[in-house]
Amino acid sequence: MYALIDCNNFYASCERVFNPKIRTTPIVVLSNNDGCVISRSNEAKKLGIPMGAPAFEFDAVFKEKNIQVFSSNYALYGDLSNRVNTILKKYTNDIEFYSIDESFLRFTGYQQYNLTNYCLKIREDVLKSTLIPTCIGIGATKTLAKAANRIAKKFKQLNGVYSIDTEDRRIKALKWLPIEDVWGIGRRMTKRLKAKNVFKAYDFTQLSTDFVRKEFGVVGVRLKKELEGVSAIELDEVSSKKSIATTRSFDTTYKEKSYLAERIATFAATCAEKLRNQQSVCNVVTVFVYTNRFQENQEQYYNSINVTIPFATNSSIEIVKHAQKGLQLIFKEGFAYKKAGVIVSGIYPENEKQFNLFNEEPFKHRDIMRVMDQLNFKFGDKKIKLASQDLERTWKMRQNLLSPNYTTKWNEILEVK
DNA sequence: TCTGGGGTCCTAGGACCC
DNA sequence: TCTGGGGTCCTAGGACCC
Repeated sequence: MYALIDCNNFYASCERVFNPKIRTTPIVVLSNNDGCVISRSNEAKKLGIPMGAPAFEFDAVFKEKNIQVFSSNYALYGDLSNRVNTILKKYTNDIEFYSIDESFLRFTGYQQYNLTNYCLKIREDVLKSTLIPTCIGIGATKTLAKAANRIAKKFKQLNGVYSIDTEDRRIKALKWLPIEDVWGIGRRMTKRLKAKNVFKAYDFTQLSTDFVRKEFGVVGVRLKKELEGVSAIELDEVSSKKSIATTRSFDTTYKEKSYLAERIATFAATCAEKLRNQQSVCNVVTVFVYTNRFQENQEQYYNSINVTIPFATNSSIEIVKHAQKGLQLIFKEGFAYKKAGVIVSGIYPENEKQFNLFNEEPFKHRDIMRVMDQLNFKFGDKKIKLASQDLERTWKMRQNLLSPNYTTKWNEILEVK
């Protein structure tokens, strides 16, 4: 059996952990740049704040309804996520950390356990230890565990845990679950399915496999199997990423190449740092630039480019250099740029690094990168940068409503007190 | 004025091989 | 006039997820 544990309104719940005053009041958390609503407490949901709402359109509502607003604080959320995961590891070794607020657990050889009770215990442990509320769904496949999780979230009397552990419950759940809420069915497929009178998950399982294969490919067939209780999506316990991105919208638009060059350098350096963090190297750097897509009356430009590095590396110096080369090739004068980013791919474990026959020194920058990382760890954010990065400039993001880093900068908090 | 960021997997078609 | 058949690998773009 699989279980999916999902933290309720995760970012909003994190804000509440160290701030008792807002535990029962409506709150929302905004995306980077204080752009959109990305997490809402139940109270805020009830007041009609939609997911993804542009913050500036809802300013008046926030004020009128006394909704407290927070900038996103990923240092805090990441740390609390780790704490939750540490607790989960006590209960099974087979875990997939699926996202910052969700994990799949696999229970193999737990036949003698009552899994519902076991998961109630997990839930209570997480709540007591971290103050983060969760819901847990249990089923024979990951997709059924997802469906069970929805049921656990929806019906209060279940105490946050529901198990689809009989055929009756499976049928009942699928007849209840709207097709658009099935894990793996997005907007596009929903539209096509509704046109074929498929409205519930159950209806989907009644389609013939041949038809599903023809219409929705192997993805559809896999989904059908999963809903029928036959596992087709494995637990993915690998934690190493296959691509790493650092991308940002700017506070305003910029026309100068020099500004973009500095941003790209900084994004690339951050990607390199993330690579070193997971002991990986890469050999492809993708760079992209965007104008403001919401300014429909202005001429738009988007371009991206893949730059192949002739060897695998995680050196900030190399990755920045190649990212800059990419920018030179796609930058066009005369546009007002609003967003840019760097993505690294072609990722391999550092210790399986493929040497290049003609590259002079494969570990050229290893020592200096180690020293940089150590200094930045010791003295805090980005004390040591490359010269292509502006020392004065940080992310230059609107973040007006940021909470303190309660768990990672607690010494600062004590000083403030 | 203001509207996020970071991922995975699949597929079709091109380029190449014998 | 007519010019095969069977593969693999890579990539861009789409669809989906949180």
